[in-house]
Order: sequence, then C-alpha cells, then structure tokens
Amino acid sequence: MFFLGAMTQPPTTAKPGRPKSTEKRAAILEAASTLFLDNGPQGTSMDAVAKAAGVSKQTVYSHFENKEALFRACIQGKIADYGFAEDAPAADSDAPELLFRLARRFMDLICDPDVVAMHRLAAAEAGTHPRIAALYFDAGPAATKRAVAAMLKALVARGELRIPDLDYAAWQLANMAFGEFHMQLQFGLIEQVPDDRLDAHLRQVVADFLRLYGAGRATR
Amino acid sequence: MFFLGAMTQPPTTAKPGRPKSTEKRAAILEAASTLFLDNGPQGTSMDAVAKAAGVSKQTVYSHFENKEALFRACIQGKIADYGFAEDAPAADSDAPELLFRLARRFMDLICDPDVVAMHRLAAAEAGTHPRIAALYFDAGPAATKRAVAAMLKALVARGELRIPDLDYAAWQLANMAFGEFHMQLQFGLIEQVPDDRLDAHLRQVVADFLRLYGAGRATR
DNA sequence: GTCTATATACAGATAGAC
DNA sequence: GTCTATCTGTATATAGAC
Repeated sequence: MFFLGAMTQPPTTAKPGRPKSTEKRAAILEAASTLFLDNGPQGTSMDAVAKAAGVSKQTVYSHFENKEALFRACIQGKIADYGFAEDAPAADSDAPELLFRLARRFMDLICDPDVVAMHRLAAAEAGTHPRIAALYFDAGPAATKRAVAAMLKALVARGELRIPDLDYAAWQLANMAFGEFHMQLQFGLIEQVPDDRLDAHLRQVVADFLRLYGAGRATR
Repeated sequence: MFFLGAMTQPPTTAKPGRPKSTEKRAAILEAASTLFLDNGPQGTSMDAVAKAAGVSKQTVYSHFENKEALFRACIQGKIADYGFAEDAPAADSDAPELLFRLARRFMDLICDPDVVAMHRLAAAEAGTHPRIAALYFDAGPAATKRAVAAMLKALVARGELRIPDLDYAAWQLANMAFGEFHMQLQFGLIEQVPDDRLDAHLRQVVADFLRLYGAGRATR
C-alpha cells in the first residue's frame, strides 16, 4: 500500500515527569482530525472535539495549548500519512503497464475521501494557514509529481520513452489522469469513481501519453 | 471580455411600497461578497459585513433574512459573473491559433484571484452547501468544458481535427492547460502566472493536443 | 491528569426610536 | 428604511476540586 505508517505519537518531546494518558491523546487527535477535515477549523468547536474523543475539554487543553496547536498537530499528522512512495519500475513490466499502475495508484490516493477532504481544507485555509497549504502541496501533489517524474526518467533510461521535459510531462500525465473525476470529487458531485470506469479512462490516458512520448515515434 | 454582465440587482421581486436603498443593498452585497470569498461564511461576521458596507447591522437584516440568505445571494451573484462564453471559431484562424486563444482565455479566467477564491470556497462548502458547489461547477468548470467541446466540434466539422470522444478530449485539453499552475494557485504558492510562461506552456499544450487529434495523423 | 463549573468575548438576530 | 442598544446562545479558555 502507499499509505505510510502513521505517527500519532508526539516526537518524544515528553518531559520526564509527565507521561499523561497516551491513549487519550491519540483519541483526541483522531477525533479532532475527523472533525477538522469534515468541518474545517472554524466549524469545529473544542467542545465537539472533547465530546467526540470521550474526554473533558480541560483534558484537551492539557494536551494541546490551544485550538490552533491542536489543528496543526492534526493536519500535520494526516499529511504525514499521505506520502506517495516513489516506486522503481519492475523489470518485467513494460511502459504501458507501469504507467497504468502508477496512474491507478495515484488516482486511488486522490479519490480517497480523507484525501479529498484534506485537499479542500488545504486550499480553503491557504490564506490563513499558508504553511499548512504548502506542507500539503509538497507531501501530496508535488510528491506525486516527483514519483511520476522518477518513473518517467527510469523509462527514458530504459529506452521506452523520449521526454524532453520531465516535469512538464509528469504534470501532464497526472492532470490527464484526473479527467473529469477530480473536480467532481472536489465539489462533491460524486462520492467515488467506479473501478471499471477509472480503469478504462486510465488506459486511454496512458495510450495518449505514449503517443506523445513513446520511443520510436517522431521526435518533437 | 468573458465576464458577462453583473446582476447585483434582485430579480424585480421588489414589492410596491418598499423601494429601500438600492445603493445600500449593492454596498452590502459587494462588501459581503469580498468577505465571504476571502474568509468563508464561518469566518465572516454580520458585524464585519455591516462595517465594511458602511451600514448598520439592522440594515443588513432589513435586506437579507439571515446570514445564509446573504451568503447565497453573494455567491450566486458572483457565479453569474463567471460565465465562460462559447465562441464560434473565427473563419480566418486555424486550429492551433484557435485552440491557443481558447486555452489562454480560460486560463485567464481560472487565474483570476476572485475565481481562485470562488473555486476554493465551492469545494470547501461542498458538504454544507451542495447546491452552491453544484452551481459553481456547472457555471465554471463544466461551462468551460462545454465551450471547449463546442470549439472542438466545430474544428472537427472543418476537418482540422479528428476526435472520437469530444467530452474526453475537452477535459483533456483543459486539464493539460492547468499544468502545474492551477494547483499552485489553489494552494497560494503563487499569486499569478507570468504571461510569457503561460503562453509558452499553452503553446506546448496545443502542440501536444494536435499531435493527438490533428487531422492527417494516424487514426486511433 | 482529569473532571465540573465558570469567566469572558463575540456571534447571530431582534427591539424600539426616528 | 435606518440607526443604536440589547437579548441570547455559544465559542475559547481557565479555575479549582479530586
């Protein structure tokens, strides 16, 4: 899978004499993450977080200095979960199959409800939380682009593709893969994309991409 | 230009003996629209609207039943401004030039700060205001797709393109035109796209699109 | 560390004078 | 129709008991 391990634990900042309840901290983070993703920071009250986590409000404030700190901890934890791993091309697969699997893998990520919510949230809060938007962009779309570019580079090295501009081609492949689905998901017009429709779409996208960059074609 | 005429006036629902102050209503709508777009409905207080419009809060409530009604009026007014007009292909221009101008026109719209804000807002509110998200999608992205598809259809009729699936190709052109810029705008990583970079990008996009669909190429 | 109870601020919405 | 002053709920954050 491509969801890297979670990190609900704080990075060992725990002071000597303050073990606190790790379970409650985790419960707060999980409850708050869901609420923040669904309703945004302004649509989420600390009362609601406490109630959803099954603890008192004061306990929430005992673990997190204020709402802002809790929000940042939640979002950064979520973002860390969304890493898109780069993947070396399997030696026994050719470019069409490798590109299809790459595209499918990243569309599965993009279509995940949590990621859809995170995408919306990062954009909506770009004005008030620029660092969070930048963090998400780097861990999400930009990481995806890097993984795509790495795969393309390997396929160029194997002589299966000819690509004058790797970054341009990587964005191009990703954007083509979006099709009409990405926006429809963003605006809540569909809940998910049927597997067979997605596969058919991505097959066509890969075919088009290979027409542009497949080795043996006319140079650009 | 492609911004259709505004419609800050209510659709003649004015009852006989209640002229009210049209200027104040317009001022409220304008101030509220800016605030809503920048800070979202939850980040915008009626006090702030009243202050920004230079009227009292009660005057705001005199013109709009409540915050929800004001929000909807603002957003629907804004959306009505964003229409993307379909455009018949000029007889004296060929496909490359027509497609470039179309792409440029729609990227200018997409990159407009107001439209960026509207896009973010519609996605963020998809859960709580599904009708607004759908309205924006239809007037924005979907209308753009329709305009692109219409242009493509005309160019097919003129024998300059061969396109098996108009809808797929229209989304493809639009998504390719986005490049890396659309997301960077959405997440506030750039304020605007330099004219020359955008032009160079779109020239390449059109060239790629024509390699896929230009008449005289191999059929798919 | 965790709870109940509370201080303080500000939100949406309304009352009543002009 | 528009204003100032006000009601009422709920938000963040804290105090103090156990």
